[in-house]
This record gives sequence, C-alpha cells and structure tokens, in this order.
Amino acid sequence: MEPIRVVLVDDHHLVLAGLRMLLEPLPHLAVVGTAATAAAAYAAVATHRPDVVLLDINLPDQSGLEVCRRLTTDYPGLKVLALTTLHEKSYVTRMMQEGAAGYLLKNASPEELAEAIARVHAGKKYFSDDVQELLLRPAPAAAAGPLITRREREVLLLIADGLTSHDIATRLFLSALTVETHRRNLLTKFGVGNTAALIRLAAQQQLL
Amino acid sequence: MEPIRVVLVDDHHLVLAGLRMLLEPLPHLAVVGTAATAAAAYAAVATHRPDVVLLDINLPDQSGLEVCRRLTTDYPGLKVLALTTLHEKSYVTRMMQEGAAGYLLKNASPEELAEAIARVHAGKKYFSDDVQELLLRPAPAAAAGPLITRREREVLLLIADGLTSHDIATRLFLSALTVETHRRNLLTKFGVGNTAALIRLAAQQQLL
DNA sequence: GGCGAAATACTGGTTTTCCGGTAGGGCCGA
DNA sequence: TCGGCCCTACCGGAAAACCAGTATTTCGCC
Repeated sequence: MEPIRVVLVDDHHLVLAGLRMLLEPLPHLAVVGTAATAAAAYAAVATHRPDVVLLDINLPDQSGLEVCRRLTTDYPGLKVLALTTLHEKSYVTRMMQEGAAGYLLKNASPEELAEAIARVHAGKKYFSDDVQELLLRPAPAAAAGPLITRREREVLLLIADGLTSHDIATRLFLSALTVETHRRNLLTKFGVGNTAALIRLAAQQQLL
Repeated sequence: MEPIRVVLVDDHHLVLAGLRMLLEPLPHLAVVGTAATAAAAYAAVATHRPDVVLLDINLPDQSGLEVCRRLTTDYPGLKVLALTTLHEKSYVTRMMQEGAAGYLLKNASPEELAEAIARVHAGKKYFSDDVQELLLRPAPAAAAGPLITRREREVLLLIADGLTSHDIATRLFLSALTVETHRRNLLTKFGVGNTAALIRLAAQQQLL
C-alpha cells in the first residue's frame, strides 16, 4: 500500500522539526514537504500533491483559515488537519467551515497524531478529546449576557462612545424619546440602575 | 571539550521532539533528558544534572515561573532558558526576575536556538530580537492612562458600581459636592464628557 | 394571516449629572 | 518656606438621565 503523503505547514521551525521526527519513523506515512508561510504552503501543495496537510492557524503572512479555504477548494481530494495551540471554540468552528477535516491541539500525543492523520485520510473527521468537549459545551457567554436586540446594541455602543440620547437620536435618525426607551430597556435587561454600571457590565462581557 | 548537557521541558510532545531533532545533530550539545511536567522537570534535573534547561512557561501542573525559581535557587550553576510563544512583556520580565538566563520565542530558527544555548552556557544573557525590542519599548499602558489620585480611583470604582454621587458621598463619609468635584476631575483627566465614556475608557485600561 | 417581539414615539415629572468658577487646609518635596 | 498638588467643600444653573406608563407600526415566524 502506498504511504500517505503529508505536507506540514507551521511557522515554527521547532514544530516542523518535531512533526518530522514523530512522523518519519511511521512506515505508512511520508512527509513530502514542509512550509513556514502561507505562500510556501500553496507552492508545496502544488508541487508535492499531498493527501493530507497539517496546517497551523497562525502563519506570518496570512490566516490559516484563509489557507484552509483555498486549499480545500483548489484541491477537492485534499484533507486539511488543523493543528494549533488555541482551544477557542470560534476558531474550531470557523476552521471546520473552511473545509478542515479535523482539529488537533499541539499537546497531542504522537499516537494521537498518527491516528488523526489516518482517520482524515480515510475520509473521516477527527477532533482532539478536549476539542470535542469544547464543541459539546455550548457557549457560556450567551448565558452570561442578557438577550439584546440589534437596535439596543447599536444604541449601547453609541452610549459607550459618550454620546447623549439626543446625539444618538440625530445619528440614527430617531426621536430622542425612542433612544431613551432603548436606554431604559438596556438598563432593565442588564439589571442595573444607571449608565455607569451598564457600561461596566457591557465591557466585562466584551460587548464593546 | 565536554558537550553542554541540556534538559528539555515542554508539555507538547511535538516541541520536545522538534527540539531533540534540532539539537541532537550538534556535536557540542547533548540532550540528556526531557520532561513534560513540572514534577518531571525537577526529577530530570536532579538525576541528569544538566548545564542548561530549556523551559516552557506553560506546564500542566505548575507555572514555568515557579519551576524557574526553584531550579535556579536549588542549582545555582544551572542556566534556565525560557522558551515560549508568548511575547508579552510581563512574562519576560517576571521570568527574568525568577532567574532565567534568557528568553526565546518558539518561532526561533535552529541557528538562533543553538546560539542561545551556547551564550547562556557561557554565562551571558540571551533574548530573541523581538523580545529585545519588546523590552526596549517602555510600557505603553502608563502613557495611555492619565495619572489618577487615590481618592479619584476610589470614586471611579464606586461610580462603575452604579452608585450616584450622593451614595458615594455617604459611603466615603464625604459631602456629595466633593464627590462631584472628583467626578469632574476624572472626566477632564480622561478627556471625556460623561460617565459612559469614562467607564468605557477605564475598563479598556483595566482600571476596574 | 395572525401572534409576538422589536422598534418607534409620546407625556410628565424627578433625580442626577455636567459646567463654571471658587476656596481653604494639609502635606510634601524643592 | 514656599509653591504645588490633593482633598475637601460650596453656589447656581443647564443639560441629561431616569422613572412609570402608554401606544402605534413594522417585521419575522409559525
């Protein structure tokens, strides 16, 4: 059986070397190329035509998300396995949207690494255990903050900018009275009594 | 001449493997041990008595800062070279306070890695170029925020809690008029026109 | 096609903040 | 010891925010 052809993409020489060292002893794998930038990654894939690409999200010249999208559209049979230290849900989901076949954390064991490559090459998905757990648990951020409407959010931002209700009304082509209403709804939704507390809460919840 | 004895500490197998691969071909170096946890690091240093430890800041069981302190106090001749992806100034300075002999980023080239180990073993300090630049540029946080007095800060916190000037006055055993003065001073110092903008700025500058 | 949520708007009144200018006492460093 | 900053405190007036309650339109969704 032919070995699985793999290209490694990471801006850290260390990680490239580590991957090489871990993967080369494996008989059913062949590391056919490495790249440290997005541009080099495109070139390496074009010349070596790998089966699987191990792709870091942090690259110096371009986001790994972008690279993932281009690779998967340009080479439909190609499997992209995302490899990163970031365990943030948004990254995982966005990476999957861009066509990645799996998501690995860099603290993965060598066995896990080999397993992941084999699985995505076989057409399956692969996620690290921690990543799976991450995906299962729904965003706790949503629970923390109250439900806010589009308009209220807009008003909130302008309040935080230091505009008065009247200013905001002018800006949004509204009556000042309407803005006051939105304002009051914000206060009640956040359970606070004045603007100061409102803005602090909003800031704590990254809404600004 | 005897080779420099090196112990590697990192919770990522990948990085350990990469370091091994990059360092083992070098004749004047000998990787005598590796560890993936703080506990394992202490054991490895105790048994192998290395000259240099490459130490990651992120370890599962304990902070690398703590590990650095214990190693440098227990083994005075030992050189600790911090190795991490984080380019945040606070980490660098704290690591140096704990007795590290240098600070490397993980995107360092193989040559830089070898160079760094040689230098710290020779009793010198070593910093990546980017890290040096980081150290030179003084904390922009201080420049960003205006100078605030003790009392003003106290008032600011209570404002952010949603108290009115009157409430704050009661809490601090002051006249409400005094609180208003502090309040106005805060507004002018921050260069804003109302409480909302004040709180947002304060939040951005981690003053809350 | 209607129900409900969101957005819009208003009345009328109270509280709070904002603006300006002023000023005395305490404390610390030049 | 003297000047400067901080903390304290005040006046009067304008602007803005907050409170309670109501009402119409608009829009998405079932």
